[in-house]
Amino acid sequence: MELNTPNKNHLISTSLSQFEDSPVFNYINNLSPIELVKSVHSDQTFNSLAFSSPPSVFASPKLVSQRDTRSFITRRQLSDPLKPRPSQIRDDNNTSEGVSEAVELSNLSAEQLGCLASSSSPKDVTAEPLNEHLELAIELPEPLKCDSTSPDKSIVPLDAIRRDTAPEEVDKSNERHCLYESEKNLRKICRIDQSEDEAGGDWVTLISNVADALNFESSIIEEHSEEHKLMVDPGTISFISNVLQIPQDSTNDLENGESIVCDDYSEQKMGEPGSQSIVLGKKKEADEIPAILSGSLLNKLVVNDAAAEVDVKGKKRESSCKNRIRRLVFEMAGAHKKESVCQENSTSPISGQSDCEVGHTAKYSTPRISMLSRRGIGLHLNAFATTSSDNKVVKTETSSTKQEMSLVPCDSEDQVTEDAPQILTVVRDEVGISSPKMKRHKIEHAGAACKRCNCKRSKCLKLYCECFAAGLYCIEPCSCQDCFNKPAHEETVLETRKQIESRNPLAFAPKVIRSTDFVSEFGDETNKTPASARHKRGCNCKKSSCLKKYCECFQGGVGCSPNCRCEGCKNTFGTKNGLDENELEGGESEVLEKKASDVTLCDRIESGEEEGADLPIPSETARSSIQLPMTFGGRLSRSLPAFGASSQMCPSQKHGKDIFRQPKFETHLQAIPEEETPEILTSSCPPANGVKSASPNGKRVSPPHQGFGSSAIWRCSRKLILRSVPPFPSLNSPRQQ
DNA sequence: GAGTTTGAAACT
DNA sequence: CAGTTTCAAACTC
Repeated sequence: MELNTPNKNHLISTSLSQFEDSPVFNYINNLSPIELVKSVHSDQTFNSLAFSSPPSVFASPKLVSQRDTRSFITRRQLSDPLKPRPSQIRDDNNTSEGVSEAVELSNLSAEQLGCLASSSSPKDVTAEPLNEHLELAIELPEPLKCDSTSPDKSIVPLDAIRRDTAPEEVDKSNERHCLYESEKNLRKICRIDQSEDEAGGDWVTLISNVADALNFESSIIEEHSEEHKLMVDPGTISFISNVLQIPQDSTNDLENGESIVCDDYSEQKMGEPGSQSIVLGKKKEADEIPAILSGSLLNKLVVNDAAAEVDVKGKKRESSCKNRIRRLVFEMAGAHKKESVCQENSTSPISGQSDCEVGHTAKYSTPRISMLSRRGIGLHLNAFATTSSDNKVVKTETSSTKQEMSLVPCDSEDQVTEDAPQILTVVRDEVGISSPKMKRHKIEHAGAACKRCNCKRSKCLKLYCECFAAGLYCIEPCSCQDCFNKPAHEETVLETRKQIESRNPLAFAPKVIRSTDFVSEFGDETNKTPASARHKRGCNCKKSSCLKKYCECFQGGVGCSPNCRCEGCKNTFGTKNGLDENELEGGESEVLEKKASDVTLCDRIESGEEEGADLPIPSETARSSIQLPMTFGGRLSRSLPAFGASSQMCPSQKHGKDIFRQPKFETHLQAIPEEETPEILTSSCPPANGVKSASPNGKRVSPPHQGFGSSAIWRCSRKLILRSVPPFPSLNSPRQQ
């Protein structure tokens, strides 16, 4: 909002230059050839952007910034196709169909985002995105190899698909692509970690520099909403969010990841300059730079990773990879099982390790990621759920596995946050933090984010188990006993999960819903409820005054809401009565400190400093803070200065209950009842209301809801946030199930 | 690291 | 739905 494009550009340019200079950058360059291509793309994109100017219609300052962000993404998208291979498909499409294409692309959101349901007659445009993805997959087959014993499979099919582009095959290709994407994302994460280790401070610096660029992300989503293109971005975002949620150390990495992801998506999506021109506004340049950087970095990182994996093919690595994957998978596993999206590839999930580890992983992981993304970014992502590169894939799966998706709550970031960190942690372990020391250090930082349980009697099959509750398999770091929450007991896990879900459909849904982003984003300056996030169910604290982690609201970094039955609520993020922290009686130095740390983090993030890792934030607190930034982070940061600045996570709380009842975005959060049926969410979210409902301004008024009605609300919120979130359902619906 | 506190989850 | 028990995280020492 406040950020000016010029500034951004300046920052970006600066960061860029720094990037290039940095050792890390050099290293990355050396690693991957891809980068060059990307840069080229970016250049192209840049050009395309140059002529495009945002329509006056969208003129609100906020929108502009957002658009700019989006432009960033868009740019990337365009470039992507070129990078990997300007080859055949590319040639066809790339040529300049310009605006018309862009328009089509927007319509094609489904394709772009996820795995397009196979359309009877894929247009050239449609084919392009897929092809592009395929190309990517082809280019980086190694990663897949690493995990899967039979990497060829995945790869080959893609090629075939590409060539043939038969509608039927397209689906498969999409699936594969999805898998690839998911894996790619994972790898990215890994690489980020590695690079971080290698680069050390340099990397961090780079990241910090790029932080600003990342901030644009938030805006991206909204913008995209207008054009269905959002889907990709959301995915990216979701992915990013996951990454971002990583512990302090990785905060930087995360950010990079975000930017990177966005870039990828953008490239994929936007395929055409023309489209960009339309969408993008002023910031083209600024966006572009970051995009390039991120893109290049990412690519390189990916390459490295891939190489590493390939090299390591050794069992050890493989196993580690598997574990990592599994973790990701678990959440979706159930759903997948129900409906195997990628049946071809999958052998039994469990057995799959050997066979198509990658495939499995990808399958599950992808869905999981998508889910996460949804949750995480919350509302934003819900509809999209894609990984950076998985946009398409995710989509496809989503659509195909509606039920599954439905099961998963789309709301909160909790999961995202939590999950992402986990993933990261796992990845780190596997990626190879060489020195135990480093490893330990990393883990510690990530610790908060990572889920590790210590269950002794629940066998990790109850919600008591954090891992299980998060839809994750327990892994090494866990100290659980008699753990059944492992791939080996998948059946049991799924069954148990089913039971729990039958009892409470939202049992595995994120507990905290964050809507702040939207509000701020939508730009109501008047509306200053930065942290509109709320705990779905509310807490029931009696002795902790909601000032300790015992309180789920506090733990989630959100204020208490009217839904809370807490006594003596002093939640620093906001009391259920809407009292401001300032109003709170002093005394909670501890809390205040924590809060302060959060604020600091937020501020930093906003300012682009972001070094969450360095911040002395309690693990959990850190997580929250990080999450928030992430959630809001890219997106909100700017729009939500209040968050950090105010030092109040949830200004909304100040408003008190009224806020919730108000038909504003914030309201959604609270309104969303736990009970929302996931299915409803899934189905409802998507289409119709979603984008449409959103007002041009992006502001949406949602009637006060309670209970599932909230689902509707939820949608509203999402829609509002996403603005133009493409109706996934419609796209997917045909095929799926 | 052991013990206590706390509140969610599970059970009745 | 309310009350109780179980559980594991959070916290304290």
